[in-house]
Amino acid sequence: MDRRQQKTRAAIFTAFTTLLTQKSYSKITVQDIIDTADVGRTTFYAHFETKDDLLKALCEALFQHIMDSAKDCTHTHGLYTNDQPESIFCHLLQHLQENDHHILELLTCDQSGIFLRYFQDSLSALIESHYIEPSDQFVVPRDFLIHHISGSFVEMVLWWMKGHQKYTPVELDQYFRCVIAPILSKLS
Amino acid sequence: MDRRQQKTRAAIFTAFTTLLTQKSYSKITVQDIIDTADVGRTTFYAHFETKDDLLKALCEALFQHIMDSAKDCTHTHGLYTNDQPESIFCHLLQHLQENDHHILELLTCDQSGIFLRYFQDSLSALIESHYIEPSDQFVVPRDFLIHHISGSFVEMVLWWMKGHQKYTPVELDQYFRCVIAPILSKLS
DNA sequence: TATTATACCGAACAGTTTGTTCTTTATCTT
DNA sequence: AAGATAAAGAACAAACTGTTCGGTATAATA
Repeated sequence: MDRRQQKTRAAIFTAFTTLLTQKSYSKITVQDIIDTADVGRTTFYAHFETKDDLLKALCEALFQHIMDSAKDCTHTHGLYTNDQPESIFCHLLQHLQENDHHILELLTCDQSGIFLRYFQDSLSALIESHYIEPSDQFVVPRDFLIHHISGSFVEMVLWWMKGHQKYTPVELDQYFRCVIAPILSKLS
Repeated sequence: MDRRQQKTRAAIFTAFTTLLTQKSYSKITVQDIIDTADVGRTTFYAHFETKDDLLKALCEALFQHIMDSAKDCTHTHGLYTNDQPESIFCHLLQHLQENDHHILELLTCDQSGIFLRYFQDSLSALIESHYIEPSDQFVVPRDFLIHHISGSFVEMVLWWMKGHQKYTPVELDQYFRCVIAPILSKLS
């Protein structure tokens, strides 16, 4: 890919994430992005059709990164093991806490909905790719179960953020185990 | 309150919800609302400062209505009883399914985040107001527990909607019991 | 009923933002 | 070195925003 394209693309992404930490998505204008990225108006529209398009591209890049990292984790040890303190959820939480790509800011911004959906869809796909056997006592549809796990995890992260990370990733992981484990026969 | 004020306020609310079923929140302009409601430009700004302000007012009106209905339900029977098939959650689901105020459309619109937060906050307050004793085996903080219940319920509703209400409120309620009950000592 | 207050309307406005078109300049590829 | 591609800059019409003003209809009050 052309070096020039990469540069401008990176400049726009950086400008956008920087702006997102300063003001809410809805208040950020294309003009702001152009000014911050120091990029020509024409150039921006050559890369992205709209502001929403940019947001989408950013989401895809970010969560692909996050989930790839999580997948690496599942190669070495299973999706969730009790003896091993570092579950995939704990790993995700720690990865998020590092906040190297300002994901946490994005998750709590006013337009967080878009990011949350991406986050959850990625997570659902990850959980889906591993077989989860529901506990015999609790008969719920498979899709319901997967969504419940990914959904409550995403919700938990959001709540964690809003409370300014009052708990550590390890603590949170433990709590999450408590509320999820009883449903699954493999854990508990 | 002045009859004229009520009329215009109602006209604006109606126009707004109508538009929300047609296009996404971010694409709706104040101009659209003015045209649809057939209201003077000045009049709109006399009632609401911005479009966001209108959205907020609508949320407050809607969820107050929903939660009042839920509270009535808890007066007669407890928050959650096993013998009584109609739990408060089931009641909420049925109420939502009626969709008399187009809440379901709002929950799945592109700006659903705002509505979801209102929904969850109201629900958290409702759950908070009733004492929930966590099961002895599972030691999780009270705030975590309350958030987990309200959060996963809201998530479930959203998922339910996106799947075009594949399950009935009674079925969903049953599934929700399955995944929530083990955590609570009072139920199960 | 007459008066006063209030809500609404319509037009016009300045300021922004958006997305496009054009020409010129810089940079990459071969 | 030559052709292709990307970016910059200026200028543009169209749309939206939020406000101001003067005039009109409707409510409350005396």
